[in-house]
Amino acid sequence: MPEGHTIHRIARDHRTLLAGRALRVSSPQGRFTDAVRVDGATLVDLEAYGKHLFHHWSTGEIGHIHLGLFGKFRVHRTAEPPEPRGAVRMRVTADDDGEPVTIDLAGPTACSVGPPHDRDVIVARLGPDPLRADADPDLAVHNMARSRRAMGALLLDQSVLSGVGNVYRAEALFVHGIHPRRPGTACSEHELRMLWTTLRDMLRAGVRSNRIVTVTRDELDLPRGARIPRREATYVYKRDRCLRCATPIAAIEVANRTCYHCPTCQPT
DNA sequence: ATACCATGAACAG
DNA sequence: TGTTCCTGGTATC
Repeated sequence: MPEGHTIHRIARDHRTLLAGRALRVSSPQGRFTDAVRVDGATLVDLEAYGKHLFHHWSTGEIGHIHLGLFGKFRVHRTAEPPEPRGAVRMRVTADDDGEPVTIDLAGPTACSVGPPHDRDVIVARLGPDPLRADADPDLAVHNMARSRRAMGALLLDQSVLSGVGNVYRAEALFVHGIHPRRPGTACSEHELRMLWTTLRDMLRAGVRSNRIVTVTRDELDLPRGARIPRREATYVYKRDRCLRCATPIAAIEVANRTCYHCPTCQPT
């Protein structure tokens, strides 16, 4: 289940497998009728922006995929790809003499192909993505600093900054002792700049490990080299008690989503 | 077997 | 602000 780190990791992994190769593109489920428009084309490159994934095709058109809450890719590296499992919206298969690869996409919120302008329209409504080299931190900082909306809402708003989801918002606000309902205007620019850095580092770690782990290993009482269980991997998200002060974690609604925080470490 | 919930976001009004 | 669309894991009967 995807926040921005998942999309950037997918772009990277799929680039290794598919970039520069001619692909067969189909829609076993039938709902992605535009598959025919890029069927047989070469996938020039993949691009991640926030939680959006773009396929740059040799036809000049650009594919757009958004996984939403449920979307998933499945990679098959066998010569004979298996029968599509469930409702496969898009299937791409390498159509050359290289390593066999088939990738299935199921359950996405968005899956389309269009002219570059369509991609530009989507990107234009996204705030800076901490995982991108071209991101402007100042823009994100000012987007937050001038808004009276709650920080918990601002971090989920993809036009403020892009790629952050419900887990990273809770974790980053905890690290900086910011209550999810604190208005953006009540944060200092320095605080917001540090928050950006924390989010960038958390997202980078997420790309590296392909999962969300925000705690550092030495904050846990675990044997060296042991895998961190999901419930132990966060400071406040879905925790019963704060990892740092053992106060019971509070769950409140912010921007229509459950936001976890520590009432002691994040008083205001 | 069924209900509910979730790391998302568009749309209606 | 509420409704709708995706899917799958876990909880509850």
